[in-house]
Amino acid sequence: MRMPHPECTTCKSRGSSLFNFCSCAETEKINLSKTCNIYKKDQVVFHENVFPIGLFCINSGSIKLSKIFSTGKEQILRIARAGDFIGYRSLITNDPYSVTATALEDSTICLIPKGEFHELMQTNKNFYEALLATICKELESTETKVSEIAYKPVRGRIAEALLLLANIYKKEEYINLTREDLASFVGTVKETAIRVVSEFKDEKLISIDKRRIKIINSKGLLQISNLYD
Amino acid sequence: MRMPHPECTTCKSRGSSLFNFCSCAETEKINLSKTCNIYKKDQVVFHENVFPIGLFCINSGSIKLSKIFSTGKEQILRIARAGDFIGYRSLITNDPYSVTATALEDSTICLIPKGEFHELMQTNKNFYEALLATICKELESTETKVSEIAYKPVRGRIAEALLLLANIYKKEEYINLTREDLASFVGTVKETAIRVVSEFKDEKLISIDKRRIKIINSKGLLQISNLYD
DNA sequence: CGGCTGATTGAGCTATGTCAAGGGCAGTGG
DNA sequence: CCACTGCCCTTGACATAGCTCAATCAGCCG
Repeated sequence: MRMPHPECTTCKSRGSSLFNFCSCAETEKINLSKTCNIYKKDQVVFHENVFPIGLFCINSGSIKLSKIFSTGKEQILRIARAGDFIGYRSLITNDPYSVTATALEDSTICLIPKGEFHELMQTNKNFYEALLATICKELESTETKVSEIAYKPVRGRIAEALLLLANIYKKEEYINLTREDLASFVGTVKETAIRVVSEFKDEKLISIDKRRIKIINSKGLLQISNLYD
Repeated sequence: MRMPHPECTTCKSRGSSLFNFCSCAETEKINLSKTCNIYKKDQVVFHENVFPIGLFCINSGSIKLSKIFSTGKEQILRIARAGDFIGYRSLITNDPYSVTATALEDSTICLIPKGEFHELMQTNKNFYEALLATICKELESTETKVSEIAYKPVRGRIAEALLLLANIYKKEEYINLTREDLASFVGTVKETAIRVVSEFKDEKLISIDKRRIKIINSKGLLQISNLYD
């Protein structure tokens, strides 16, 4: 990929990222040490079981974090967007990645060297604390995901996922995910996801424009999502 | 409950807990500020949506952490035993508990006041780091749980759960969980869990003594568990 | 105009949930 | 020591959500 040149100091995503806790000097230092790449749609950013070399910070685009099974099936655990860090957990524990990160669309991602990240963790208490809080939140949402996959029927899970995705994709107005990815996100198969999405369209809860989904009646979706809580 | 008197300084569980990273002075300080209670089987240690008042440290016994649905169904996320901390996440994020903690058997649990915990986090770097690492591990295992519930059939999930539980219950030699709890742990219902457990018994993978399960052929179970990875 | 990728739809099939009816064992009280 | 009671565990019959497989369609690109 051709090397793009976003600058940390002027990065639009910085305000919503953990780097918001960094001083100007720190930001400048990170800016100098980082490298930056464009990942094309479907390109893998990092693979499960590989050791990390640094911290990925998403400048633009969107990335899915998923576990892939030998059968070819995939479980998407999280979708990360501009301003999000990915791959920091392995950096903290010195373990290989436990998930695979793949670009959902063309994305620009910066790579901050491992050492720089560790130094920041050691020297900037606010950064450290914000990092800890982020992980706690992630853990909570993952725990919620466990119980929902276990007990909510697909219809409820998709309703909820759409609301969550609408929030992630709020700038675009449309949820731009293939039915297959949507299915992997809620733990079902493509065909079932398609059927439920069609139902929602028939029930005027969502509209569809060129495969992309837009929520019309979020209250209705929320109600469906909460049916089994 | 009558007040028991375990001492942090001589606590057998200390070596395997995060307090292992504390100095003698710190341990002594914690010991003085803590209170301690016996929780009877099925007694709730803390409820979802309630704000924490301190850190629970399990001295003996076992505790299930679960989410409970309005339908009465329950998803067990984790089983904690002697030496484990519970409820620290809410303490870090200042949020109410996101899960309910219930004693699986009569258990002794100490409560370290919130302030003491925060002070430790601020002053003891090793403790802080170990805490972060613990959360990261928990997150990873929860993510694994998501994908398994989504794609592994019940048979595989129970095989895996038994191996994991055998490890948790290694001192006792027997896995002492009701079928209902086992079911909630893997995200299924009692009857299905019972049928699978019976199959495993017939296949000589496990033996059963007074409802308690003992693993005979862990390789076989592992194989079943890995069938769909 | 093909050819490709993703969306749809239909027709079974099956794993797993639900409901209902015992069965056994441990603890309790007489 | 025996009967009683209350958990659990177990089993069977049945219902169904959701998976699989297969065929077709629709938009898009070279």
